[in-house]
Amino acid sequence: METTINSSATHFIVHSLTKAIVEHQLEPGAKLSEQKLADQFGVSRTLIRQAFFQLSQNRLIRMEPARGAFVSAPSVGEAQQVFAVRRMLEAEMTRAFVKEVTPAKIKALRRHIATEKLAVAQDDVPGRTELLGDFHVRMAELMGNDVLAQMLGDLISRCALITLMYQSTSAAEHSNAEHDEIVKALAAKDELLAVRLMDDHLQHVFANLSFTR
Amino acid sequence: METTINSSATHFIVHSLTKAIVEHQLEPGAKLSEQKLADQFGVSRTLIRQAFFQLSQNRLIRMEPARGAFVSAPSVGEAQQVFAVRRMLEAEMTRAFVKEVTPAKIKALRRHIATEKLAVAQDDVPGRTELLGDFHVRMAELMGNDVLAQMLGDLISRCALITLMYQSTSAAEHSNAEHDEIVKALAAKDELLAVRLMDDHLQHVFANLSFTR
DNA sequence: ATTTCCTAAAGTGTATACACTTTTTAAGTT
DNA sequence: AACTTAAAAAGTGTATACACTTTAGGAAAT
Repeated sequence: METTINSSATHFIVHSLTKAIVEHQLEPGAKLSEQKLADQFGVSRTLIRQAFFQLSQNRLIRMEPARGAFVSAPSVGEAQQVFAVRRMLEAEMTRAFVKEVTPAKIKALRRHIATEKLAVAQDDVPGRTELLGDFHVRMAELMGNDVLAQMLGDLISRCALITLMYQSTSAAEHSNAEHDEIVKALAAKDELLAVRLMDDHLQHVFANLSFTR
Repeated sequence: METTINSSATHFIVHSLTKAIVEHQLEPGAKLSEQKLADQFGVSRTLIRQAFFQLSQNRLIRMEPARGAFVSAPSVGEAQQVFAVRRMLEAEMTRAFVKEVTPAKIKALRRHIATEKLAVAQDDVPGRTELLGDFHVRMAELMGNDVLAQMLGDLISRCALITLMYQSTSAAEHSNAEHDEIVKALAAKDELLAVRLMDDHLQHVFANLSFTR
């Protein structure tokens, strides 16, 4: 994926923190102390701050003036909005994918789904979360649209945070199976079915969240 | 629009630079000197750098290690991708808009279009560029989806840069008229027509670019 | 005149210093 | 014991300092 390399030290920190947040090693709402992280990464606060500014733009953290940075705790409303955008974007992405589907692309997706299945079977929670999200990014990448891939990547990071916050029961197997069905429809070039399955899939993921807290 | 306030000094700089880039006061490819900008804004390089990191994530500038920051000069391929994503996102946005259209929302859009018309008539180039882009963001805002609005805002900033880079003839009036038609279709709750008009509109804007350099 | 190499200037990358704000702690008051 | 208030501690916001890299300029060599 095309990436702007900002002096990779900062990039590395952004990546590490993103992973930590998305994998729930850092709880939503948790305070991120600049000095602590600086010590941990063995750098000065300067670089931590640069990372913070990037993460805050992704909405993975929020910065409160003079108070510090906190891991985002997306509200129910925000969760709805993020999923609404994903549904919009991915419905059309699926439509476009069907129009330029090739055996190689299908093969790549199937390979990915196999990896997912493995992670699900092994109960590798962080691994499967990442892989289940990556399926969608992989589709974008296979279409050769880096802009789409990056955008979707950001959205899916937010979704991962949301999912881990509001998850009631893990529907990982279900998601894996749905991915499989989607790919079948893609392979069959059945646009309407593929789009419907994708939309259903995203709605299922959303419906599986419990907002009752 | 919901916004994360990062110590508004930086925010102000980001905003100013975004405007300058989108309005073509800074040419694509131009080098952005940290010290010069620091002097200009009356702050230290620290804040300029923070702004740079944010802008580089928007892809409005790119940072080359040890060489500095440059105003992005999107390639033809990138331009295509950005427009492809817009078409995906906005097709579905239009579809969703129709489903929850109200007289108030139509009124707001019509008001916006009137403002556009004025800017077009007065040949206010930066103003009309901004307003023509804002029409799309306004739609997102009226749907109450801040996530969508922000995302679209970023995409449209990139589009503004692209448009100004590759613009052959200004089709501002044409765009204004198309916005008008779209709103008519929205008001009539004609989903299919509205979506088609939106898609056509975006294709027209794209087709109007000249990539022959 | 063109190329190569070297040095000086300019510019970026990171750390540190310091002012200012928020938070914490603790003493004093009711 | 609960509530204020005051001072100290911790933390953020910005500027500056310094190391290192790139760029620019010019002298020497071809």
